[in-house]
Amino acid sequence: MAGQIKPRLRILLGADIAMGPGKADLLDAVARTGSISAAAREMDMSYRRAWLLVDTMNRAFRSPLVETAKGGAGGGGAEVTAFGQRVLARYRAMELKAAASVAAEMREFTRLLAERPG
Amino acid sequence: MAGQIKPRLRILLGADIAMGPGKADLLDAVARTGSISAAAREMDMSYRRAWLLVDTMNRAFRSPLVETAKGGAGGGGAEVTAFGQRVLARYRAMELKAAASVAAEMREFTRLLAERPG
DNA sequence: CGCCGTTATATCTAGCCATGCATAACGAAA
DNA sequence: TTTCGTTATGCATGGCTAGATATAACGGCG
Repeated sequence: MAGQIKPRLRILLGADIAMGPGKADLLDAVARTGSISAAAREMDMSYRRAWLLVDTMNRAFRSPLVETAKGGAGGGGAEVTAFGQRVLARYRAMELKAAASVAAEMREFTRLLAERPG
Repeated sequence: MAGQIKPRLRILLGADIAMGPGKADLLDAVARTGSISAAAREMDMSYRRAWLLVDTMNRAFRSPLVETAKGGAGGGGAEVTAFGQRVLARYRAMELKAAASVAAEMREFTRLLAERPG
């Protein structure tokens, strides 16, 4: 199956990777769930890791992508800022554009891979 | 300095990454030096690591990208096969094409990053 | 025939990173 | 005021990976 072979394209920004596929997915999950911990559970990663990723993003950009609140109803939560939404949207657009631009070559390339990964 | 911030684009093929920026560079070094160990030295990595990477590539593709010889003059050596050269050339082309397609957005993006990485 | 540098591979060790655990602060709601 | 789930952060253990080390085979060449 060539289905399992997933040619992936990663756009990495900044020295310690301000944005990448993983962080983009996390941002999505935070936006959807409204909290870092829920996003972490959903993505099956430790809260610590999720928080660290969010922190890296917040510090890497000019302005925070995620704003958090302690206490209150539900114990608090997190939301993706308008700026964060713009960043995410732009990143997704870049991903699509880049992927589309090399789609043909990508298919060609997978043809050169061995049948069985093992 | 925005110079240090290097937005990089990685094209990853296959489950355990049949080809990526690092492997492409290694392939280049092997072609240039004529041996895995010399390439490893040049890239400042352990011979083991270099050999492992080459082995992964060779097994991931339909046909080996690198052919090796034991013993003989100079103790042996390694050379990038014609197939390997084609794969490398295609990969580089893809890199360039993808990078060019999002160059404008990439610049735009770096403008959103914080001045200081720390 | 010994020398040499390389390929190829096994094994051991050290260091690092992630995970998990613990804890404190927080604030709305019951 | 107690409860609750979350943010935020420190700490320690463990697992995994990278590197170092060792060794054998190889074969042209002096």
